[in-house]
Amino acid sequence: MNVKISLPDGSQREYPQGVKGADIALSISEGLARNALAIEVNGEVWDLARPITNDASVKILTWNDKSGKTTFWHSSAHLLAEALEALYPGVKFGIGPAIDSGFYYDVDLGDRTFGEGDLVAIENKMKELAKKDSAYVRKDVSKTEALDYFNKKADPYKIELISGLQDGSITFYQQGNFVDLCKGPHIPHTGFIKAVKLTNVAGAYWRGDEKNKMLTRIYGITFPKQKELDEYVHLMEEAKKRDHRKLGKELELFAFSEKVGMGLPLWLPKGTILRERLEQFMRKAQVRAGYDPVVTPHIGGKSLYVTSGHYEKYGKDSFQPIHTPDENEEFLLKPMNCPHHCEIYKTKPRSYRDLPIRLAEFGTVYRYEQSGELHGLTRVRGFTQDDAHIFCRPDQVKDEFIKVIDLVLHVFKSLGFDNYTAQVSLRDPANKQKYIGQDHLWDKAEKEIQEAADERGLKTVAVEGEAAFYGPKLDFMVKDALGRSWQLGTIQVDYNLPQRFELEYVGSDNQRHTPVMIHRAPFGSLERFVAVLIEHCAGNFPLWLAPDQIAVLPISERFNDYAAKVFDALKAQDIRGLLDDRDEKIGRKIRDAETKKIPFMLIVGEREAAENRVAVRKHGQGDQGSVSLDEFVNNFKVECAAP
RNA sequence: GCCGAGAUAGCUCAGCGGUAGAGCAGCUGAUUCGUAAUCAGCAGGUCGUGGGUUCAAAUCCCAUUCUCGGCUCCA
Repeated sequence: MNVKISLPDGSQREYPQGVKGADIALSISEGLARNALAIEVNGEVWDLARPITNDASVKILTWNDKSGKTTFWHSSAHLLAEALEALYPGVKFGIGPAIDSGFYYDVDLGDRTFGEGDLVAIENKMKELAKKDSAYVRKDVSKTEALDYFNKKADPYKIELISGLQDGSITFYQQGNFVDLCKGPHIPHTGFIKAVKLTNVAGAYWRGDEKNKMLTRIYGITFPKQKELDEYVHLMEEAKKRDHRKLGKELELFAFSEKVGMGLPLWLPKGTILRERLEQFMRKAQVRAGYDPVVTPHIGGKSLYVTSGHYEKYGKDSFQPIHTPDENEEFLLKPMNCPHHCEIYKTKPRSYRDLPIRLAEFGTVYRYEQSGELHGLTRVRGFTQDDAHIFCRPDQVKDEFIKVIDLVLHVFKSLGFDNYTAQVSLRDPANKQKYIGQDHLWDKAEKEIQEAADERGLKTVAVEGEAAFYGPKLDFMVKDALGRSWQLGTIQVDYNLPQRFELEYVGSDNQRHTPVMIHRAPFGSLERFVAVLIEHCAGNFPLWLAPDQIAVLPISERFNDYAAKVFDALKAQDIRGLLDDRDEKIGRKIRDAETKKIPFMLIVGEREAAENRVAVRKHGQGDQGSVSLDEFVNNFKVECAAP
């Protein structure tokens, strides 16, 4: 009996029934067989040693395939576990999956404590074990057998995992002396793993539940070649140089102070310029899009948030109420702007003809984030949203939503963010009590969001359980320098708060109706946006945003007068920058300006002073030759136009 | 909030039981210079904070604050 095997190039070959992936790879080429890690059989990844009994279309997976890497790293997690068991007999194992880059294993070390210093010893053990070329052997086991094995090892985590599995679908994998519960697949043997780096140790709750015990999570990454590990390490070092916390300090954009409080950023003068440019950019875009700017206070009466539901949901985990000499009075630092905007809506009766009403505010809000969550500017306790609330009729929701998508995309495009994910954040259907409002309105809102995104041709991923408590969202996610994903822009459809605040408008039928609210923030928060922007451009901001756009560098003190004249002329044209009239050599001044990532350096000496010219040097690009001062200003203005 | 690591001059870091160190930045002076660091001198820290052990603590122990890596959370 033969089986028909289709290959990715469309060709078909016949092999004896029970043929293994390894055989197929070898029949194609020796090189492929040498690099083969696994095989995709009808879309499912299998071990190369697993017999294929039916016709199938297959693809041999190597390191160059994403699922090849995943398999490689999953097998590496087993190797890590083998090393841990060898070094620390009696450790208990949780789970050990592959992740985007690398893998981890959650382990219970019992009474042992364990720091990053211990990692080198484990790495070495892994390398030693890898050299044994131990095959990863798959074995079907019954549930009883499986439970029996881990009962003997007294591993409560594996026992818990097995208990949730169905008899008949349980497999073990063994390499060397280490046996693990695992559905596979794996690479053929440990010898493929040539380079190992354990990157960090962290605590992680068993099964991600903070009520459970915290296990020790060991993160690592492995490669088939040492060179690839070296490249990876180099890449990580480069990424660290882009970290907005590092650049924020170096470029004097923002700072934190223990006395002010954790998570409460201080914007330094240069950071403030950056931030105000962004605000101005957004204000302009919003005026064009029909928004009305409003301003509301930083605090609001407690009842405002009782009405909105925020108090019930977040009250005890928030900054606590502010009290006044009047004992019955309580104010909250505003964690959201929407309730204030609802009150603005209510200042007068609204007609269906007035809608949509779009109220926009750069509103600073305060949220008591858990201390361990704070992270540079991306996660803070006080931040400014480029917030707006659109109050509209039900028939206007989709149109308005699409307009907001366009605005968000305009922002991203203007700043060169092309690597974002659009995420439709839905309710967790298993946990509906976490949300307010009626089912049918949620369903409607979720449908409208998806339709609007589809209509704009946006590729989206839907994620359950990520909605706000009052409504579903469309979130725009962007990764930071170190690969961590952050939410920037967000658009939310909300049928609930208008009801709670008893908002209404008079329809064409002369009846009272409840409007729909769209919450939206294209930047999300200025703080987080600036953080991601810093990392995105590695501190080399576009000219229109750069805190210092030019540095005027006299060759020597003899030309300080001319340099000052040039500098004043530029300032008169609203060009930002500095005059470096220190008693330093020009090489030094250039170096310092380059380090500060100032886009243009204007070098002036005898030649320039004589002819009213400037020698232009561009950051990172070197000498651009000399032009007249007027010409420079004209060119600059063109290049510096804000989008 | 939880697990682990850390905090030394403005910045980056060395020192890890025996009277606080370097480079850069800063200040002063010399130099007046043509595209990524001119030279010399000076000054600068109750070693995060509070307790403890010790003849002696930056160094060891405890607590606390903040930072970092994750986990949980994220209106």
